[in-house]
Formats: sequence, structure tokens, C-alpha cells
Amino acid sequence: MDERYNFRESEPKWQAYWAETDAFAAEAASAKPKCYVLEMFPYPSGRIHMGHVRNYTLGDVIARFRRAQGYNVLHPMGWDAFGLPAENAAIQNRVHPAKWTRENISTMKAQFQPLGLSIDWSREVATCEPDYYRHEQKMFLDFLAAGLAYRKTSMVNWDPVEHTVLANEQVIDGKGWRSGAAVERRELAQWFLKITAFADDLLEALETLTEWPDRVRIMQHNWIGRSEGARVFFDLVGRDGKLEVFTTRPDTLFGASFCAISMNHPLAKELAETDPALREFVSACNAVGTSEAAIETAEKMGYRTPFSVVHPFDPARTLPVYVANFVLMEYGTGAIFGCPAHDQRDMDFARKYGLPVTAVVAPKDEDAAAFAAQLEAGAEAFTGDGVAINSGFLNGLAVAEAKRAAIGRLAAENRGSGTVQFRLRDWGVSRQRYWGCPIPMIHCPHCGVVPVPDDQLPVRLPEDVNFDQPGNPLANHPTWKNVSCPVCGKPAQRETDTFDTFFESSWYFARFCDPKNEGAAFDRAAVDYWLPVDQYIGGIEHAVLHLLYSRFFTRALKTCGYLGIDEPFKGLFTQGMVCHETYRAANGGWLYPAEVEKRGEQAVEIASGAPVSLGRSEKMSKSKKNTVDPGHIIETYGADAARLFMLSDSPPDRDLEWTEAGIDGAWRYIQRLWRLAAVPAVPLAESAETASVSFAGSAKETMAMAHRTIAAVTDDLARLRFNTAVAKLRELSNQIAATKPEDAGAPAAYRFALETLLRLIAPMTPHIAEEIWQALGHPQPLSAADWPQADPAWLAVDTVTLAVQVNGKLRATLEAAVGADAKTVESLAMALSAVQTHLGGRTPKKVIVVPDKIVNIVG
RNA sequence: GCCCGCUUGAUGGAAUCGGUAGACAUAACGGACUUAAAAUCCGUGGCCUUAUGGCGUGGGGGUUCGAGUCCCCCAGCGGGCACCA
Repeated sequence: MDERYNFRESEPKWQAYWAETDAFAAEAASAKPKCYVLEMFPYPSGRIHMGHVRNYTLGDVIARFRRAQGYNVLHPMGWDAFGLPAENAAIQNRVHPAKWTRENISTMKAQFQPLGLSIDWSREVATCEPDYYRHEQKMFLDFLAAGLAYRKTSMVNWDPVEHTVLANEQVIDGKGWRSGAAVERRELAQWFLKITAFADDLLEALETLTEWPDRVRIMQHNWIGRSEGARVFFDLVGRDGKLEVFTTRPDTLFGASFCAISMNHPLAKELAETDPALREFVSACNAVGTSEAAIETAEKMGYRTPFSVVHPFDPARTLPVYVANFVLMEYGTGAIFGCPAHDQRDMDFARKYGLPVTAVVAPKDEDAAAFAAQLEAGAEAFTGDGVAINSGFLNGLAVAEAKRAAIGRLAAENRGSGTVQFRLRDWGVSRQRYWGCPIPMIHCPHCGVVPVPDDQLPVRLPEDVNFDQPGNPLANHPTWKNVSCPVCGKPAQRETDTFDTFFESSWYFARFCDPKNEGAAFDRAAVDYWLPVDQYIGGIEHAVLHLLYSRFFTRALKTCGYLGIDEPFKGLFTQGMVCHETYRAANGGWLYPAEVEKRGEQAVEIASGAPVSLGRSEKMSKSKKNTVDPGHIIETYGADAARLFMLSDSPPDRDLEWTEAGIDGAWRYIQRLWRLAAVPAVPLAESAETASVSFAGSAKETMAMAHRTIAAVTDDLARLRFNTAVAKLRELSNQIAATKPEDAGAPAAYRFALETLLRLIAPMTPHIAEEIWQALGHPQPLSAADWPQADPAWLAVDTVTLAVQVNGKLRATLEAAVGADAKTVESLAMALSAVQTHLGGRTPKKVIVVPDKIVNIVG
């Protein structure tokens, strides 16, 4: 063996070997238990970045580890290939989105190869290809038939930059999730998927996802936003009809002093037609905007309509109806009743418009009359628990009981009912864009909207489009959209909207189970075998987008008989971001790390020698130029060093700070590992057989640590604690190097521990592990070797170090036999001079002995 | 405003059940080797201190023989949701 490890030779050699031998192909039929490991597939943006390297390295370690443990592993890769960047590239560079996308895929695939990932490339899919998207067109038609898809005209979020509609989940703080442009409200006819049909189930099933991070479950829980309450009908005074209101506090109905409706409420719209003052009020409200800051500072504004309503529990009382800027048409019924005493916003509104405040809940132990007087005079609403007062038949009931009683009376009198309201709304999937899956529907002037018949699928995207005019190229295409109606045969037009690209990513994990199937999306037996995904890995940014859509889609597919499960991802892991320090030149411009050289605490620009100011570490991004090119890193340090550093320091769910020192350290360890074999401190035994060898001194300790490390690393990898696994492997390396040749059994211990180290580290740094394994004379590759087993005999220890405390402070340690009884340990401890010194002659009041751990002498 | 998470040496982090705080690294420093540098090897390393002493896991309080870990209050940082009735 050479004294230095040459990754430039070794890494491509092993990658070629794995490819030639189909080393990572999943077995079709297997007696082994299955394990489906999946990382969120990438969008083919053009080049891979460090976030990809981290994501796919984490998945690869799990896949290789499980394979070695004897699982039939499915570890596929594909491309989330539809999307807007391809269209933007088409507009800017006059290159067709299909060409741009396919070239990016081949570039990125080539960039993935040198990472040495254990991927089954035979299952690769790209969602922009008709052999993929044809199946989701069929799924959509099945959803339509099952009542899970529908078309309606509604107010939608319109992104003025992307010229398309966005789903609620894609609007962040009033801005488009990708463009950052302020979203406008528009009324459009759209296709929707009925995600609300599963609202309760999606919420309740979060409990069963025990291998998901809590915060993702909480985020989905909040997003679904279930609230229990009541629907209440208020009779309108002087005209037919009722005003329907949703409330979570039917117990406070006796405290109602007004009703308020949204300016988009049918009653408000009707009134606006004849009331110019209301129209003026509406435009004043619209001018405020919907950004976070605008909403926070916006004043509660109301417009007094001529309408009033009758109180449901007291026909003698009427309440005025306002149009108010804070009532949303999209939530509940677009109308509320206001109870100022017990809702701060209603209180603010009542004070502003001189409406009465009546306390109807008082804390249990306070004087009701005094509390009510104080509340009604003040400006703070009381929202705590208590007992109903001033509330007729509800008086004396606690809040929860009063809610039930109020709902009971409403229902009995046909004035309302208990109901559950969700924040979640149906998923709008229409996008006015070209580079997406065509929605397989046809608009016929005679027959209405009709589905494209199965035998005419797929509806292919036409390639001959141009991007010279704004808007959707499909809508501007001269011929594509003109078809004959499949029902009546007369001229009709295709739907020119395409699906939201989250449609494709909502079922790709199922396609990987049977990726070449032409007749169907996938074979039922294949998904029954492979799904759910055992370990899914990706960024937290999809906590409510992709992950919620996929959970819905799986249920919808089950409804339509495609598969038999509810939850697509059994285990979910959300990895942290890859961050880097930021650099700014004197002129304020950002600088790439490659343009900066650090000299001690100072940093200077290499080209000019000018000082550079150091900024905080942030997520790598092109805009701040704090990026490092994965290709460059692999060329300089090799894939194993890059992978090792990705896994070493930070726990995988936390952000990782990429540093030069860190990758250097990983590189040095790779070389150190090589030297353990190439320049061994102890001549290696012929084989790793240790049963017939007797060990002493450092050799014995090396053996013991090797076995301890097997147990610890196996546990760490199963729990995705890669950083601590690396630490333990480094400890074992240190121990191997410290093995003394003169100690009995040293050659066997050295070889055994080294081979153990290689097998344990192989999932993380597979190339060098294979190389050394081969150099040690193994004819079979390490990638085909079994995972090592710790020998319980070596894990057993006969003595243990106990901490000795006096009054809770550590004063000494002592060696005792494992399992030594309390009396023995106590007398050993009392005999220690440090204990006697600190006791200062006092007699112990109490001695606590925790076997094999600690003795605490209280005196 | 509501919900969630985090806060440990110069730095990333470890401490899995309440039981020896700082594993393993990175940076630094001292030494060996070298003409020299790099690499490598050996060593030092929480703070204060004359210490066999004291203090120490964001701050304050509590429970406990014992708290980084549990409870209460507060602060800072990060994230999610938000005129949601």
C-alpha cells in the first residue's frame, strides 16, 4: 500500500465497480425484510448545491447501513422536472423548457455520480415526461369521478410576476412563495382537489406518525386548524332570510351587541350596488393591503348597514349589522357576532363605535356584579374560564357546559347547530403556465366541461410554443387547444391550465415502486410491498406543502383503489440547512468564499488585498454569494472527505456551518484512516479471527472498544445520530493507533479492530473503506459484507468506576466490582481519605448508593 | 397576539432514564522531526486561584441526597401561524 491515499484513483474505480455489478439494485422478490429509503427528489435547476450533498449523503448512509444489515433496500432517484424556472429560462435565453430541463438533468446526474451514492438508477423518473404525467392525468379523472376534484369560481391568490394562481400554502406573508411579489385577489374558475374531505383524518392521523418530528406535526396541526363551535342563524329584521354566523363561543351569545359581515359577503355586495358610501368604505379598506405589517397596524373599521338582526335567544332584542374590514369571507361564513366583553377585537370595535358591552362570563370565585361592572367600564376583554352570568338559561354554567347548553337550545329551536370549522381549504391546482402537466379536460359550448377519454391520454404538452407574449403559451397556441368534443363531436377547446407542480411530487414515491409500468401508474402488488417509505429525508420547508399534499394524495389514491395505505411516509427526517460565513467588500458587494483569504482574525480579498468584513453565517445562497461548489470540493478533497464532514460535527437536523477547517479536518482523518492500514503500528495478523487468541493490556482494550463501538455505532446509525457515530469511530481509531505491539494478542486485536472500523464507517465513507478492505486481502467487496455483530462477552465489564460525592459534590472516584452491593460500596467510599477530609469528622446522616454509578454521602 | 424550538469552553458539539459536565473534533499554544515549510507525532487546554480551594451549562427562584436534564418566572435568538370569529 502507498503511504498516501489517492482518492482520485480510488473513488472512480469503486463507483464504476458498483455500477457494473448493479450493487444497489433493489430485489424484485426477496425473502429479506424491505426498507424504502428516500430523499426528496431534486428540482433540476442546473447544478447541485451543498444542500443536495447533505440531503443525499444522509439518505445514503441509511441506505447502505440497512443494506448491510440484510434489508432489501429501495433507494431511488428522480427529477421534479416541471416548474416555472424552466419557463423563465425559456423567456430569458430563448431555450425550450424541455431542452433546458433535460440538459439540467443530465448535468446534475453527472454531478451526483462522484458522490458515490448507493442509488438504484434503473428506477430514475422525470416528471416532465409523458410516460410519467399520463398517469396523473388518469388519477385526476378518477378523483373527479370520486368527487375529490371539482371546478369552481372563487377568489384566488394571483401572483402578478409569475402570471399564475397560487395555492394558499404557497402564499407566505401575503407574497408569492417564489416571486416574493405581493399577491393580488382575483376571481377565476379553477380546479380544486378536495383536501378538506380528509381534514379530520389528516389531523387525527398525525398522532400515528410517531417517527415524524414533533414540529412538523404541530405545523400541520396548526395549518389544518380545527375549531369546534356553532353555526348560528340570526333572523334579519324587515326582510326575508337569515344571517349565518360561525362562533367558537356560543356561550357568550347573551353578550352579543352587534354582527359584522365581510365586504365580500353576499349581503354586503347586494347593498353596495345601491350604496355609494359603502363602496367608498370598501375601497378604503382595500387600500390597506394584506401584508403582515399592514394588518398589524390596520385600524378596525366598520360601516353601519341599514340591516339589523334578531337575537336568537331574545326576540325582543335586535343587533345592528356592520360591514367590517377584519371579517374574512374565506373563513367560516364570512359573518360574525360581536361579544365585546369577551373578545378583545370586538371590544376595540365596540369602544370605537359606541356599542354596548355586557359581561356574560365571570371568574368562578369573584363577585359577579363587581366583576361585570369593572369589565364593562374598562377596555380589556375577559377571555378566561368562568361561569355564565347575565345569560338567562345559561346562568351558573361553566364555559364548556354553557357552550353545550347554548348549542342544544339553538338546535332545538332550529336556530343553529354545533359544527366544526377548519382553517384548511381545498387545494387549487390550476396554474396558468406552460411547463406543467396539462389538465385533461375539454370545454365544450354544448356539453360543458367534459373529461378527456382514457383512450386519448396522455394529453401531451405541445413542443412548438413561443414565449414572445405574456401569459400562458398554451392559451396562445394556434391549434393545440382546438379539439372536437368527445361527447358531441362539435368544436371544443382544451383546458389550457396545467397542474400545480406539487401534483407530480405527491405520488412519485409510489411510482418508484414500479417505474416502468406503461399501462398503470404502478402495480398494486409493488406498492403493497414497498410502501410506505420507511425513511424520508428532506428540508423543513415542505412541512405543510409537499408533505401535506402527499398525505392527502395517498388517501385519495386509496379511495380510488390505487393502493391500500393512508400514510406515505412512515419515518420523516428534516435535515438542517448548510450555512456559510458571508463576506462583504469595502464597496458593500458580496464576495464568494473562494475570493477571500483569511489571515488570522482578518480577512482580505485575494485579488486586491483589500480588507473584507465578515458577516454572520447564513444559509448558502447565490444572492449572498456564500456558496461553495460541491464539484470543486470533491475534486479537492474527494467524496469521502466531503461526506464525512457533512456527517461529523452537527446533528443532522440542525444547521451545518461549512468551514474550510472542517473539511480539512475530515480530509486529515481520511488520510489517518489510510495510515492505520498502510503504516500499521502493529504487524497485522493473518485474519480477523480472534476466538483462539488471548489478549492483554492495550490489545485487550482495543478488542473491548471495537465491540463497544459496534454496539454504539449500530444504535447511533439506527437513530440517525451520525455526528456521535463519527465521534465513536474516531475514538476507536485513536485506540487502534495506541495498541502496543508488545501486548499479547496485539496483531489479532489490531486487525480485528481495523476491519471492524472499516465495516462501521463504510456507509459514511464507502470508497476508502472498500479500498482498504480489498488491500487487506478480502476477495468480496465490503458493500456486499454483513454488518458486524458485537460479542456480548466483550461488552461485559467486571469493574466499574463510581463517582463519590460528599454532600452532592464530587470528591473522589472508586473502582468496584460490577453489581457490588450498597454496603460494600459504602465501606469502600468511607475508607477514602478525600471523603474523610470533606466529612470533617461528622457522621454521615445518609448514604445514597446508585449501583455502578455513584455514591453520595450526606453528612 | 397565539403556537413551537433553541441558549453548554475561543468554535461545532457530547452528556440516551435526574447520577463524574465539556466525549469527539476545529482553532490556539508548547515540544519533537525538518535546512525550511507542509504533513506527521507527543503534550497543554472551562474560569478564578497559592490550592487537596472556590465558581461554572442565558438570568432568577424551586423540587431533590444530587439538576445541563424536572417545575415556575424572566431574557435573548430562531421558526410556524395570524384581523381565523
